[in-house]
Amino acid sequence: MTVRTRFAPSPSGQLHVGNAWAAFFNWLYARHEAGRFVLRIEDTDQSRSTDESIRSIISDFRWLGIDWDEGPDVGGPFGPYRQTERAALYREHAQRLLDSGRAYYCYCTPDELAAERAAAQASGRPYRYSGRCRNLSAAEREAFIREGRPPTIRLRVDRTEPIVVPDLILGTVRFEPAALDDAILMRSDGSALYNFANVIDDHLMEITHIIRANEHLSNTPKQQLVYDAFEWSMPYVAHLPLILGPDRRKLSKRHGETSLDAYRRQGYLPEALLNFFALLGWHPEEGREIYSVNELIAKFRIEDLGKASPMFDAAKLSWINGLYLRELIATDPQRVVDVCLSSLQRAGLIGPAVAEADRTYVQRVIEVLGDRLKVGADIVTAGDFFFSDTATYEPAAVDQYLRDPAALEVLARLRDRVAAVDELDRDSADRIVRQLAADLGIHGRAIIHPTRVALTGRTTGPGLFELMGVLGKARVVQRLGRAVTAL
RNA sequence: GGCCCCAUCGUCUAGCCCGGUCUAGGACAUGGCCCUCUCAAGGCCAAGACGCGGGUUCGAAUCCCGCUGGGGCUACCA
Repeated sequence: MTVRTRFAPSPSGQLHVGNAWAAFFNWLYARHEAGRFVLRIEDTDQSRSTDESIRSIISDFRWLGIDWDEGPDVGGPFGPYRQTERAALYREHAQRLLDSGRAYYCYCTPDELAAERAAAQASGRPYRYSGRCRNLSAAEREAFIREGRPPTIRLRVDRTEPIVVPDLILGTVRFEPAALDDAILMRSDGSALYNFANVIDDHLMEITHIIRANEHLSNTPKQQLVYDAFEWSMPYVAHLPLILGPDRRKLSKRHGETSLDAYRRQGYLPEALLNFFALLGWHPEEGREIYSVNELIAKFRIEDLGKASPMFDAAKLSWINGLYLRELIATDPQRVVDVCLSSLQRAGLIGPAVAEADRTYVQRVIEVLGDRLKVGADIVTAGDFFFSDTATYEPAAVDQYLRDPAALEVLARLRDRVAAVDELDRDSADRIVRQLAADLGIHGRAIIHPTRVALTGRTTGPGLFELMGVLGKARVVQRLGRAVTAL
């Protein structure tokens, strides 16, 4: 049997990291088993769905490197892969249940149902649909139709035995049918509800394994009833714990950035993100933290997934990304340039038109900044002075190194010596500074620290000689001069 | 409220299924030291956890029960 997994987002906004995480495990499993991974768009709630959202979700997955064998854009033998295009299928299946007596028309209005619910709540009882429309006489039905009430279609639930869900992560979970009522399958406008469309699609698309978030666990018995009504068998299910925010609540916008796109924009690398995802709720093997995607595919097992909810640890993600970034600087600097370039452009430090010389310069800056970069956007905070002459001086840095007239005198001399040289690179900067220190009989530090502040506005940063080499003669002379005259 | 899920360092986790090898291992973060022109990075070291209470057993982080705590769901949303 070919393993078929799927990810079925509702396109009502940007892809959330929690959803990307769940999608990743479905994808890993399909790849591990040499199966098929399906992307299905669940847009039956048209009021919340947008095409823009579909485009951004697809774009985010492409960026992550998660690909699908069947989906709305690539097609496949079980299409269409967008639920709005499958409406006829749902109606047809609802009709089958109507014909077999497993479902019935319900003429209750939303207001009437809300009243039932409120009454149940007021008396402290759990709400269940009363079943008023279960056995309507022909005359009663006629009356409702004459009133112009559009009906929903409900599942007739008569089950009395517990529903037992064998979950691949959680083990056996039992649900008492007493809590279940006659669920609505089709809205009064003729569209399908999630728990109905989802089941039909998973069955028709021959999905074998469903790995999804724990918030769907309580939907599972409801879906089981639909499978039963059709006499279909339910795929294997595995419920993932929920990713938590720092306050131990379900990760949401309240916790800051939760869209995958936000991480992309900040200059995180997809491979680092996937590595981080893998470590949330899973641990491929003891004593190792870094895994290539291929290793993850090779090692993935659903049974190894954890039950407890992990907290999204941004610090660890940052550490992992830093490792990947450092590695990339050595192996594929052009990719790092691409990542940093978009951050620089977003910050307005580089214009939209990028010349080859700009790329070369950015690459030199990256090499000098080196492991000070954790994410692409760090080039803006750690290296803005490479791209702007107006980067501001930190007051504390000025107080510490540029208040002393003697220090300014040293800077003036350094400026003159740099100005006298043909070209400034790392080695000549090194020679000039050391020679000046020797000539003045002072320690190198006494030159290095004030110079760094004069050049960058701060006390921390890359090695001074590398820094000077990248800035070049003209800028160094200009900035030293500015420090001497302005302070 | 009802139903369901979960529970090892601050965080991610290994160990749990198949009790002893656990004075509970690793990683991130934190603190210290080293390296060093600063900051990073790197190296070394330190501190830091089996939620509580009952069982079962010669022996429990590991098995059972209860409690507590946290979370999710409870729509003509997904």
